Amino acid sequence: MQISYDLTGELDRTLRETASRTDGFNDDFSPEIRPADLRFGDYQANGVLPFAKKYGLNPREMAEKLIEALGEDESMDVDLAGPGFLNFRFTPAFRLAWMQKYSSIHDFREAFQASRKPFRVVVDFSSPNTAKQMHVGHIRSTIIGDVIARLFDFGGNEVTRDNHVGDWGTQFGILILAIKRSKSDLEDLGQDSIAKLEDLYREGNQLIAEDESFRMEARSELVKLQQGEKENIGIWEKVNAISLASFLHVYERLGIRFDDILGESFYRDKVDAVYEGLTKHAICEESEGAMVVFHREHKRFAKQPFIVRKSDGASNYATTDLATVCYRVEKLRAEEIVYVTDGRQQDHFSQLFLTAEKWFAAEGKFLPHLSHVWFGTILGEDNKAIKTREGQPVKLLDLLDEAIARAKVIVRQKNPELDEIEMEKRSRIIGLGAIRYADLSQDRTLDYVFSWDKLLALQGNTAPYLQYAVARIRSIFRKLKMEPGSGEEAASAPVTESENLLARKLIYFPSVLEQTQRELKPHHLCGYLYELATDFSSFYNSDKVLVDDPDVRARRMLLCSRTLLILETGLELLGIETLAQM
RNA sequence: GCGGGAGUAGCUCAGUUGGAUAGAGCAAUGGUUUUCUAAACCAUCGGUCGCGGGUUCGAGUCCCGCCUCCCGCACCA
Repeated sequence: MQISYDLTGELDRTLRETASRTDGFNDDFSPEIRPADLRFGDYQANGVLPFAKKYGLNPREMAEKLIEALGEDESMDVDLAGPGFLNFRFTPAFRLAWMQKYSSIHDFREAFQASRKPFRVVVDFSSPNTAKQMHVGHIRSTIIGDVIARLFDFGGNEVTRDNHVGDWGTQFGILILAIKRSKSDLEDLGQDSIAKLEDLYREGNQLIAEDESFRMEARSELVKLQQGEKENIGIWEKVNAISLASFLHVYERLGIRFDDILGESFYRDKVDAVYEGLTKHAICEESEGAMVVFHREHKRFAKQPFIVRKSDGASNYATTDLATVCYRVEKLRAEEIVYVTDGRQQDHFSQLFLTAEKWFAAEGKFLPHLSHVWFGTILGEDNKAIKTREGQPVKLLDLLDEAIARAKVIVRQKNPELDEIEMEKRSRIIGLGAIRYADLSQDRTLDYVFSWDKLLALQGNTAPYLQYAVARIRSIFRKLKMEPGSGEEAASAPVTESENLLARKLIYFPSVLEQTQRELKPHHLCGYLYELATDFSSFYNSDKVLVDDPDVRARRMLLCSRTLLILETGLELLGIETLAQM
């Protein structure tokens, strides 16, 4: 068989081609290539069984015909097993050839991009509200969104990372009320100004909870702001400046960047076009004083309204989200928009997408592919979502600092002689890696209970385990006084069991990456990297690289440098840094 | 009530869309270091895949009916 980047795809093509010239098969036949259990081989084809069933044929006979038509192939062994499975096992020579062909991150990138057409995509993520500090609840959107943007980028797409900050919502009415009543000076809030703002916001919430007249007052402050009243605009601007500085501090720590930080306020002069458009095409209607969209054809949204203008005349996030779609189409020429938010907003996005579809269709405009990449809630120890208003939420910055501090205890324990700068660097990379990985290694649609132990566990399927594998490989090359990638020219095919297991695992990387990209679920990549690191650790333990025999040494060096390459490529996609020494 | 999600080993979770004898980590027990970093490796123990039906060569995965938990459902985002 031909050496191809993604061998799942290559086997699929090969079998389809073979079937097309084999009696009894037709276009209905789908090979259904899957990675196989180690006992059976590298890949298996399950497709003969359902095909034979459909046409009333004997599956084993059909499978035999297919094997015969495939003919002898030096690159793999093909077996018929069970009721009609085809098992494929690549030869060590073929594994060697694959490793030789794909030897750099450029090779992977190019091969990955060759199979797909690039597009312009906006990733909308993180999106904290101003006047509040970022807390644990923001970590998932921020990290998952960052990784999704990295995946798109790796795929050669034109990515815009947009932080759709909540700087125009109802919270401002409440906050302005509290600021005015307390006569706070926004120029002089002291050291932790963002925390002061948060306190004021909390006070405001208490006020409106206690007294209906305060609620009215807050609402009118918001309307004044939205109408451009000078004093309120001034307050609003200062609040946003303070908030943004505090966000940027967190992003810097996390190593996250944005192309745009266009808050909801950016669209405030664009919401009238939304009202006009929806009204003109009779997509919206008046209900209980508000302007809403019902989707008659939909079971639930026929009765559950999508409110695009509140009864007090103010816009809300439905309005700005619609205006945002327009902007991203017109100015960014987006072909795809991905929203990374909490799963509790599923209804909102379903309604948003339905409304946008109708509106754009009515206008005859191109609508990008819209998708909602949602994730579960982070829960407290009581199994309830961590609240923002009651109780003290864990500040994101504190969380990161504590992760680093905890990592430092272990780094110091392992390397007591290290100087402070190096100690700090390693602790940061290990601590932040652990935080990121804890979130990414679990299926994003699941809720999880927040706990320090979970986030900072350094054993099992964790970032430090992967970083440790990287450090060990680097250590081997350091001892050899050679760079990874060199000294492998004379490498021969894998021989020992653990060499072959490692090589076998390396070859799976492309199909895992493909699945991760297709489902936008980073945990697939995490699981794979963990398995790879595990196979490497077994190999490391049983097969020494620094041996006298030059043949053995060369072939093991090749395995080391490819493992390193894939681990680092994978971790880079996850936004996790690595170390030469741990 | 409608909709979304979850229920798999004592605990935390995978399970590539219907494949072969359901896998990891943690915890527990035992072993491995004059050998490239033991933050490691190897082994043992551990299962009525929530319950009951059904579909078929084959079901943790699909269809039906239940049970439990979390979340959303009119002007917060």
